[in-house]
Amino acid sequence: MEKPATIKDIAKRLNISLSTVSRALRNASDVNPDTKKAVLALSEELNYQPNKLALSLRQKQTHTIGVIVPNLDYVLSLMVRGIDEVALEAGFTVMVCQSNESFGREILNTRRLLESLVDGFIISVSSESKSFDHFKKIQERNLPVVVFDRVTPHLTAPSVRIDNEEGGFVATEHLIEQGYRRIAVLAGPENLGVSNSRMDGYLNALKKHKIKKDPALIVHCDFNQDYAYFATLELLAMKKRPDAIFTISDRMAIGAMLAIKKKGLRMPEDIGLVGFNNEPVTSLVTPSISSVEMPSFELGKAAAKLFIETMHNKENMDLEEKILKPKLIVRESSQKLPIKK
Amino acid sequence: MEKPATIKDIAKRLNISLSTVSRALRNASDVNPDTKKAVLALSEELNYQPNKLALSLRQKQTHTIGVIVPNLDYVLSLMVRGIDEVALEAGFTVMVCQSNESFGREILNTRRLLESLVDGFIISVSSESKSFDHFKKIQERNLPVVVFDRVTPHLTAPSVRIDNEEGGFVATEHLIEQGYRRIAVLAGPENLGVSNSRMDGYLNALKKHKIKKDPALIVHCDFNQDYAYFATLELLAMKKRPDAIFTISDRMAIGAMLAIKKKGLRMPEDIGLVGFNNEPVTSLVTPSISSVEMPSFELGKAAAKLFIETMHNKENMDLEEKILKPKLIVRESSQKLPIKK
DNA sequence: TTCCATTCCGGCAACGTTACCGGCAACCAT
DNA sequence: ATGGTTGCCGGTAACGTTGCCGGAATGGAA
Repeated sequence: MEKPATIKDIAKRLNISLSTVSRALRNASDVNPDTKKAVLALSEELNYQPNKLALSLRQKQTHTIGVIVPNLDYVLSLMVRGIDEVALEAGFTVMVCQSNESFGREILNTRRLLESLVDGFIISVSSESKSFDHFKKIQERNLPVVVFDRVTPHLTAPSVRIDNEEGGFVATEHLIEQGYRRIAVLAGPENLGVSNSRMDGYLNALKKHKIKKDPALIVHCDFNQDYAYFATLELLAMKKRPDAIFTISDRMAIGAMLAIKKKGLRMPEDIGLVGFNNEPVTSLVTPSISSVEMPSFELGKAAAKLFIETMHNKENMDLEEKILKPKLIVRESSQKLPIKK
Repeated sequence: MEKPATIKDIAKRLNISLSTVSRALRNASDVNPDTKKAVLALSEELNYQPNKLALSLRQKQTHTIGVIVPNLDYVLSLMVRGIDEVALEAGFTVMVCQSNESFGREILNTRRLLESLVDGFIISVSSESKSFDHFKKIQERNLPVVVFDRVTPHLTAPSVRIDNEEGGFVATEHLIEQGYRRIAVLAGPENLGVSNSRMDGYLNALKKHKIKKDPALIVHCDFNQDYAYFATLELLAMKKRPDAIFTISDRMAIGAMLAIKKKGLRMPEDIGLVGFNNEPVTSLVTPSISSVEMPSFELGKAAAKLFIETMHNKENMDLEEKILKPKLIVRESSQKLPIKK
């Protein structure tokens, strides 16, 4: 039981040729039922496993998908699980690389996965990436690429994401309906599409309700709790401070919450707060934080499905764009009015 | 730029043999400096990348490590990042599989990774696993295995973990020092080594401080917030209810916290609470929860390092057991006495 | 008997790479 | 001149697999 058995071993033991064994194991046809039975029996006995390397080399396919994600936080690890689920089902293996939100790391990951000869990529781009040439290299090799969650217009590829604009809209409109009027938004880096879309939703909601946009209330900062904390402190120090904050991630909402508490303000009475992602932590803190939920697991599954489709009809497929719907979960941090029955 | 260039292409263009090109690209020796220069120049121009598949097939090494983890929560995803870091540095690629705490899934993952011909495994076992034959199969193939975090005595392999007993001990002793006397422990499934070790530490602390162990205060339940919630409710309904709870994970501590709040009890005045893992959420909830921190990232790095060592001197290596130290982080949920200056 | 179709099988090449061996010069020392 | 050493190179096999082609044996039909 030292070395794994090969086709050659089976052929030798049965005194038949390699080709016959190969056919017996696969192509039922063109082989005598008896020999076939013998081969199958022996392969069972020797616990034969086809060597994937040889197979991949031969047919120039590794049945492996390269997945690049900026990190493995709650949302993304759920998405990865969704991808995994579907990919395994379809006979693919998944290689996950974290870019750690770093542009350089993302390039490195891409290169490594290309070297590993993956059959294609499923990507969520890092917040630091402003250039996308490294991804274009993938497409030059004619490998399928699907982007998910963090999509970017600079990369023409089929994509799966949620309707971020809608998410920003419902969050903001909810705040308006609760009576808030000076609503600030804590956005991410300016080049991050997701963040900008959510902000567009925010702007649309303001416009619909005839609230004038105030540039001072729009703050870009790093996708990160500490930055959000300090940004919020600054917002609260304004002469006419905002009476509500919409953050485009829960991590930032946490930072905002800490700053609000630090200032001694109460939620939802003095100030409203809505986050994005619906991470479990939002329901655990006091007050619990309203947040826009996205179907992460489903989104991952959809991405993998789209990848497999793309792979099968590479050429004649229009750039599909699959968009899932987010859903606002209202909690204490923004529920100012009594709940209507 | 369609098909990637191969050694053969270079050989043809330079009118030299495959062997020479191969040597030039690798074994500086035994090749004329001029030809070598020419080869390198051309390989640069053609953007030559050695085909890993062919290489792996040839030298029966994929330079890939299979990593199996029960999930990708905060702690484990940090560990995986540590593994990644070290592995990449050493020229290895990592394939991560989640068992989702399921025994069947773990077997499936093992099989798939074996089929992918990984060079070895780094494993944290699922909480459901009671049999370990599937891992033994790996060792029969003479592949190196390192277990980390969730180790088990039923699998003889080098391991990296924290000192769980010590973690349980310091957590419990801290509660005792704060004046708590009826200390309950919320443990995980009975077959889970990590949980049992932490419980041993709990028992040692009781013994040291001459507190009698009360079996009614030792509760096994699933590794999960909801189970912990209900288990805590039951504990609090006892005639002589506990005045402190030590949970062997933060997820369970959250469940316990919710139950305590539900009952209207105050922490730390009415009841003390200490968790394990020091997940970020522990510092965000109200009251913040004391927790035993473990050096997750370091632990991952150590696991990968140990793996690489094991791989290099397979035979004559004693079963190394690397143990890192945990550290108690005290927060509001257990800080009953005023802080001494 | 001859011819063709069918059934089954083996040989060869190829995927891209490297390890091993042998060979041919050129050089130096005897 | 002869023999040995050195520097450089090419050919071949091998890793495990499959696709293609050709061929032997068999059977049935003419």
